[in-house]
Amino acid sequence: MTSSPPSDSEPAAGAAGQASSSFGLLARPVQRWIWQKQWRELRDIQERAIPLLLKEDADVIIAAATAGGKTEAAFLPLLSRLVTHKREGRGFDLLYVSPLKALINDQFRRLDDLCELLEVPVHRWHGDVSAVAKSKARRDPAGVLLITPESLEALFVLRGLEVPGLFASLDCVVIDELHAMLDTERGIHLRSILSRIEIALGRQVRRVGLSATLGDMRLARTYLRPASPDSVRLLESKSEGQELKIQLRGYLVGATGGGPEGDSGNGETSGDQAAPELAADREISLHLFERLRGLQNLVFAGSRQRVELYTDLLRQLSEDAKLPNEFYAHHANLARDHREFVEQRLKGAREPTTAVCTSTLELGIDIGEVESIAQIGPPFSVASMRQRLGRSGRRAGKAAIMRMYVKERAIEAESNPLDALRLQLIQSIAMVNLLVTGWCEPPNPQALHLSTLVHQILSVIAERGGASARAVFEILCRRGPFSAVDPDLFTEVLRNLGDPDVALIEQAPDGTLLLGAMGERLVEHYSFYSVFMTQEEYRFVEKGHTLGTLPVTFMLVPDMTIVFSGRRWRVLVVHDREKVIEVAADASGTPPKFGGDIGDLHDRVAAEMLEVYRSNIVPPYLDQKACDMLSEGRQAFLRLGLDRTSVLAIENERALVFAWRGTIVTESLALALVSLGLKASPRHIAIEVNASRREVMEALREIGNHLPPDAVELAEYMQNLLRSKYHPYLGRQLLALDAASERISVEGLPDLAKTLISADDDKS
DNA sequence: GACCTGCTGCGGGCTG
Repeated sequence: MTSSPPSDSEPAAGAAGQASSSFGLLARPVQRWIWQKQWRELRDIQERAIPLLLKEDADVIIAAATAGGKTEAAFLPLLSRLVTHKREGRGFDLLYVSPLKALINDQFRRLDDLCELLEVPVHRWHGDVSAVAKSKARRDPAGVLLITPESLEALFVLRGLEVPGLFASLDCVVIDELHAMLDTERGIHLRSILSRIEIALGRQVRRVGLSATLGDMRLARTYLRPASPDSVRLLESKSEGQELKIQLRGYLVGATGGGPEGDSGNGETSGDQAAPELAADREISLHLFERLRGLQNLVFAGSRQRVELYTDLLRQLSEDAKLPNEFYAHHANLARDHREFVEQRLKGAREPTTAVCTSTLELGIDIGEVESIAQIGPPFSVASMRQRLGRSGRRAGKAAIMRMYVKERAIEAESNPLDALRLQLIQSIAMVNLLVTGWCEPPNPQALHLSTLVHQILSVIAERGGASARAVFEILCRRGPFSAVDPDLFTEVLRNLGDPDVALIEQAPDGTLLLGAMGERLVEHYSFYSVFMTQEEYRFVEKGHTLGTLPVTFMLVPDMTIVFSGRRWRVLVVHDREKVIEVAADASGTPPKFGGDIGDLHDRVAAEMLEVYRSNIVPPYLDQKACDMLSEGRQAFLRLGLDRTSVLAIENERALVFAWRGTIVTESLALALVSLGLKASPRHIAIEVNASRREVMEALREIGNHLPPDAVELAEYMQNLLRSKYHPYLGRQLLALDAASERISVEGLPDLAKTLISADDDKS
């Protein structure tokens, strides 16, 4: 712990050097920097990464928790290499790609002083960086470039001819948050761009992926280097067997006399139907208020609307108790300055702060460590639950604390069986069971990603000012990430884009593909650089200050009252053309709806739910009400006969089919029933069918006795085939093919149908 | 009945 002043001649005398052979491998100025930082030792992951990155040339994945020292594990050896073996010529030496601008800013601050010491320039490049800084970096490319996938895309489209020169001396690409990119549209986009850089340079460039430790890492290897995943070296930080404290509390909606003291009479009015729900929300808020106050915490509320609702309830409780407010909303529609204010309060840890948030605070942004996590309703996935939990109890000897709050409806005579089954509670327990075993959802790499393919076709044509169909196929499909697209399918996509009504591309007399009139328009607008879909929004403004945004689908009229950014507002004016809403403070309000998609439940979670019903184990972390609900759910399971049958007759000549499978298989089975002429809609792990039990059994027998149905034909029955940004330019057949590849699973359907009817067949 | 992410060039007005 004692330290002598830094010295040019003896950098290795620092404490980190004493027990570490890896430290000795680093370049001397890098050692000096570590010494100046007074690090007492290198982290395990850094010890292991240094020799691997310095002495070998393999691609590497470095997996560790947020704030686990991954960035330094990559950059200390990579920069050491850079200062000792400087490549000849101009160009960026290291490329760091991050999906978040905030992360680029964080990394820039962390690398800045080290790189200054090494005399290596570092450049930030994203949408908030000035054009001056970018053109400076472009004129004299060298050192480290920190950039987003979209800004790289813009470089290809606007300066395609400069790309080979800009990256001529590139030694390595570092990809941050690799786990968040695996099978997403944005992940495929990035893979395509990295592959195009290598094609432009005519050589392979080493890749280093930084990832959270989540489940099976094999797919991460395939993502990082699709052509040779086995050659990718994996470094995982050893988990420390950290203690986990969980509590799960149950709340009944519509229970008579259940609330703390009924309506607390603070002037809020709400619809009659919402009143019982609000009583349960008040009870939950009161518990959060009592347990979380005075510390740093995160409350994951599940949706932006519920973030606003709970922040408002918690702020009221603070006001009623005459205490300063310490509960703040944090979600994607809130203005950046407000979000940064909340992040700073959490990180500073000087004033107690609880952020009521969505998955915005699940990502890599550094907010320090929090005391506890609260989760309202079941989380969307086990992977997400694990990431959230990782925000708490990071220091050695401290437990990670998670409080879960589950609401279920009071059961009445005509209750839907799905309410009686207590699905929310059972799902929460199933997810905790899986979390404890270390499992989490793997990515699904089956999708064709035709929307992103359309985007990249336009991008390659723009980059080269025209290209042959053969060259585009070679770049994107044979050598790029669209390897599941064969020449025939590729030709069909080109034919769709070249349709005169679509006009994205056209063909010159010599066969060269060029941008069509519509293609030109798309590529020229800056909105082209991202591949994911976004909705149009209004700006929410008070006295000239933007508080955030609201989707235009939310109907707004003057005098309406709204809860937003945790406070209450009245709408003054709506400017439809400018997409601006002016508001003033008000005493009442209700949270707005933001819209959104449905989440996908994995097969394994549904299977674990069935196990929870069949078991007698009562988890020790349930409170009394949750225990009662668990027992009610298990009783309903037996009363309905779900241990013996999978198809229930319910009122009005309808039936419920319990498939106990994840969203994709359940939806596929529902579509198979629809294709047989029935009206069927997925309901969580079940399917509701407008037909008698006998008709449903007959349909299942039909499915069970045949080969699997055609996935593309099933996709034709889907409600909405336009799910991605460039889907509107494709015809119905290609859309069905794309949907079939991503959201339909048919192979197991006959066996599943047989299983569902088998118990009943045994009896007859 | 869910969440999140990203973006360029240029012209107009103002300051030093």
